[in-house]
Amino acid sequence: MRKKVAELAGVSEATVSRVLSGGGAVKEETARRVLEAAQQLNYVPSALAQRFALRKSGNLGVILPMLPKVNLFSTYYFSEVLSGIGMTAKQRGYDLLLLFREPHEPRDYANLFRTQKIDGCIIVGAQDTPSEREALAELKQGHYPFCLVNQRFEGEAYNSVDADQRTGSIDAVRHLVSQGCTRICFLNGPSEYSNSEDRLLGYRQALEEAGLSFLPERVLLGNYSRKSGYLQAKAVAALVREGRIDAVIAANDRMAIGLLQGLKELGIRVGEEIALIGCDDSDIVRMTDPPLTSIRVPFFEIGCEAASKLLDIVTNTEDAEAFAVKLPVKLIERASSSAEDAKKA
Amino acid sequence: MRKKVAELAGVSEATVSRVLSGGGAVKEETARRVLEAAQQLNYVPSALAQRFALRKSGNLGVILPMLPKVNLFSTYYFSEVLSGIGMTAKQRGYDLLLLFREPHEPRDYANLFRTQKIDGCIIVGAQDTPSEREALAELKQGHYPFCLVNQRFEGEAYNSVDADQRTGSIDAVRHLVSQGCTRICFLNGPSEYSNSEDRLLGYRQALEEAGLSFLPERVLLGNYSRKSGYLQAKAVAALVREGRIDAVIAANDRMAIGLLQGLKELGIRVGEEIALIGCDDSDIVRMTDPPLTSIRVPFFEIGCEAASKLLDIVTNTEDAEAFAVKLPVKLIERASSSAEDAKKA
DNA sequence: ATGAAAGCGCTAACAG
DNA sequence: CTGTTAGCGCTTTCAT
Repeated sequence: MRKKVAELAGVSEATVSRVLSGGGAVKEETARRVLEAAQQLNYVPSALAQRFALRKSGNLGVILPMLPKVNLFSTYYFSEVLSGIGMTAKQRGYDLLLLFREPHEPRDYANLFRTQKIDGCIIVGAQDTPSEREALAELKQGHYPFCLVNQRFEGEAYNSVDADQRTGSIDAVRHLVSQGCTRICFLNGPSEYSNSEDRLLGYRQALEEAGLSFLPERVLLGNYSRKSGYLQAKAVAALVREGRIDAVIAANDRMAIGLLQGLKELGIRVGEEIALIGCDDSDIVRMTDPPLTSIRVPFFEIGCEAASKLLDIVTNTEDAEAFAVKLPVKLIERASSSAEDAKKA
Repeated sequence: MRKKVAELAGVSEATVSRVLSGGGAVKEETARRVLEAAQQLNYVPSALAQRFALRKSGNLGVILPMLPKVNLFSTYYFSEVLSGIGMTAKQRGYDLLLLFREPHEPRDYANLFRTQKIDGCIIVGAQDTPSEREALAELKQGHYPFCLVNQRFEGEAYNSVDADQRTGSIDAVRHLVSQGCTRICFLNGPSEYSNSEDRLLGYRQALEEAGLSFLPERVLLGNYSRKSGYLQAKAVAALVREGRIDAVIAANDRMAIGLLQGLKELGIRVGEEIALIGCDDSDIVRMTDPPLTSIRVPFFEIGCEAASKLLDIVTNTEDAEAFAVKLPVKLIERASSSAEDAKKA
């Protein structure tokens, strides 16, 4: 095939290669003839062979947890991040290799590089567990380029792109305080996710700044699922009735929505008796009643940034800069956080 | 590397290859030595080189529309389908190559095969447009294995996996009729999607079976977005007030939810003055007020089935059976379709 | 059962 | 500028 193109154009196969992969210098006239011949014979070089010869897969790996039916992560989150990664990878000529990780499967990320399936990888939904740390350490040691998304590992300077969750919590608290709330509750997610800790940190800091005291009884725990939020409704309702809290910040929208439903069933009016703020500003917050105030996180941009920075490293070969990007978040006010009655109380 | 393994095991490189890729017959003792040597040297064969030698990419391509901010498709839909495909591909030793298609980019699917990036591909979110038909015809003509998901092309016998949307509509109508509804409205999506037509067909058929007449004024059109459902609220409200309809079936959940919100704003009580049924049973229908009756579509299973059947063809080389699978759907009853008042009226 | 050697389709020196 | 040639790391006849 390639040979026939060479013949038709009256050149050697090497020249065909040079023309079609933009490499070496070729006379314009020659290039034109080759291009024509290729067109005529409907020939395109095999990416597989090219990549083999170059010893580069041309693939950007994206590792994500297999989303089971009841997933802790929202489909919104993954769709946005993935779209951002995909768009960027495409622009830079990389293909996306999707790697689903079953929950309890060994995390042998390094093998993806050894087998030359990928040239770099982005890890989404990583957790701070021993096995994860081990897998990442192996990547680091092998000098395999990788990047974490929305996860930080204390004590390790891994490449990462994250949202400024801490400031998000601070904004949320300030907003509530400006609404007159003084007894703010925080419904957090599991500590395996650094975001959980970041959000809590922001919450505490903002309380302090506002001269409010931090009370352990005002910190609740869920697992980021809607159900876990729903299950906390009883506890929250009790606190509300006893006048011990006048607002809740949930660490993600799913829990906030579960909580909202639970409170509704218990006769507590969100947005009146109590203010509620979610986090992520996912597509569902506009569909609840009342609409949910939430912290918008630029997931799409996070994906773009992660892919972009990582591919810089993958391609630059040399001056590979490590990075730890933090993108700003933004509080989107809606009806759930007005808490008019609470203010008056 | 491979050479060192061969040395360490005291065999030739060919034997190393035979052992590590399970090919030819090797004495057990020899195999053990090779495996040990490989382990010791931390050697794994390069998938890139293997695939090149075998002239197979080992990749299953998944083509999906780039999800823009305001997407017609729900993230739920893609997540489920993709997870199903991913799980199945993984089980069968294939990697997933994700291919985002920008809306107005030329659809050169065949090139993915020519460049040997993929061995087969699944097309998600295809539309019945001339350019799409052209791209698919080229695939067909090149004997490139592919499979459509949730889309049918009239007059072409392409491999496909779909839900039985028609029966879904029939079930929905029957359910409404059993609730006492007799003036059922249908909010459909664009005709580029064969599912739209299928659902409408079922609607008409069920009306006929129930002895109800089909009225054009009872067929509304949206574009599957929440907004398009929202925008139809005024028209629907008017019909309700004039007593000309007592139920609405929306062709997907997003439109149903938009409609629900719009009706709520107009003071129409869904589940009382009018019954409402959505389609897809996506994760959001449990979060609305009232919860939405919806037609559950097994998206995950659709993904599994598509990947499984397609890979059968990709691997079998010979007795490649064409297929057109239709998976059953199931009506999930919730509060939005009780329409008690309408029944009495 | 194993080794030797050819070749997959392309890139990349190296000559000319 | 262009042709020649030697690999890239693996699979696979073909011998032995």
